[in-house]
Amino acid sequence: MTAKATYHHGDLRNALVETATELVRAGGGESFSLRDAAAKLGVSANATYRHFDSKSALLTAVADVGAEKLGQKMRRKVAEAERQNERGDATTLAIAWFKATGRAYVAFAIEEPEIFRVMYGPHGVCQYARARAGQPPADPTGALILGEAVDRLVSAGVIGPENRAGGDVRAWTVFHGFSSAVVEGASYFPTKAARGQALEELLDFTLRGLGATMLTA
Amino acid sequence: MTAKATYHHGDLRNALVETATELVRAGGGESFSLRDAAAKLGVSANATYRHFDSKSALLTAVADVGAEKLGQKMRRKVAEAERQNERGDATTLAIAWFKATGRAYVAFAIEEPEIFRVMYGPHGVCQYARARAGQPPADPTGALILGEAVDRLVSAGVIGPENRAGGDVRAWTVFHGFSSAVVEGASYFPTKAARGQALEELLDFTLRGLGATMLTA
DNA sequence: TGTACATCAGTGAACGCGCGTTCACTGATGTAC
DNA sequence: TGTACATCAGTGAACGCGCGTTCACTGATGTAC
Repeated sequence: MTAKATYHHGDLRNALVETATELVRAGGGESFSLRDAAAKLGVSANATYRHFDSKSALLTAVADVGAEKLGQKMRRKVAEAERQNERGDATTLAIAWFKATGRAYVAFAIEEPEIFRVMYGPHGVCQYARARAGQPPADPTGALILGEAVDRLVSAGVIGPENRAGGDVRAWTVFHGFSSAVVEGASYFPTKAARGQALEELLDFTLRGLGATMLTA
Repeated sequence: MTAKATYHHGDLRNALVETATELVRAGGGESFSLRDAAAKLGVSANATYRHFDSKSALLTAVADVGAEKLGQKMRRKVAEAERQNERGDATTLAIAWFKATGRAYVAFAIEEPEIFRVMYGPHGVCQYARARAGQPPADPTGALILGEAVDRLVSAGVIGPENRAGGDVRAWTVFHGFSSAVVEGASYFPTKAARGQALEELLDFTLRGLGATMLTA
């Protein structure tokens, strides 16, 4: 249907990743099956092996795409925050930047809980996280942008340079903890507004923890 | 073998929970099977249904025991901290209390990663977290003791009373985030010492976030 | 431009497994008289 | 104390399913001459 329709099916590889993503989104990574994905595309189950070594490899691809989307979302939200604070001083802008990364991370987890789970999934279902164990936490792009956000806090004078080291990892820990709690159902908020307020308070808490004396943005 | 050996097997219910815990510990909740547990006890697979409605119910029991152990560990570590700071002033003691809860939580996750996963596990494997969604985060006892720890920070003057509300939940978010990252392999530390230091810095970060000006303990 | 050939994305059926769960049952235990 | 009966924790075999993966294959596409 789309542009590149060569061969028998066309772009089966990408179609598989897309369909797998949908299936995971709908039913979770636990119950996802290769056969379902193939059937949904009207293709024999076997055809998947032309593009992926195993079910696990396909799920890894799903996780990879998820990580990329998370990174994109963070970058988009940061750009948005920058636009909204065009006239602000460096302090305001740095804080807005930082908070935008946190809001984006949590928003992604809430919008895509099952994908989020696969991204940091238990072994056996997805070794994605493990394969990347030697790398900085979260997705590479996300980690980079968080590091940049903390850099900005320093250069704007919101936090002292002595608090820079490890600051991004600590902030990530907070964002990830909140996201996990919401996704796992371990944290409960009666309304979306309550959850949103908890997040805002958590962002202030995080800034304070990083050594900031100003919190407004 | 133990005291209460009545009926055919004796205490099959508890034996099942124990064995299931071992199997989960060894292989994870994903690959755990009823049949394995039964076989390991030399009992027919069917016999489990005399004590549990389903595999899921057994896993829930495993998660419950895990939550209890986590609570115990936190209480034990806090008592230990109290003993070690007998001569300290209220401030020192309150901070020691608080940090002990965090260290205990993380230590449990590191010692029992698979049990920890089942406790906050994905749907389908264990609905434990979901069943308790209406309750405070983490296990009830753990949540209570964390609340108490924050209360002490307030009454010792380490943090202002205006920072009490939600403080325990935010602290839990940090502890849980760190634990999850380690368990999931999303956070990587080359040595145990490095991880320990990261945790200590994270505890100071958390106290600062809660509004504390003193951090030593 | 047409033909012969190599490539490779797909098919369809089957393998083989382990699983949770159900069935009809058995035999040990506890209890009433 | 002994016997008849109810209870219920266990057995063993089977059901039925869905799964990942493998096999030998087919037929469409791309390429060399």
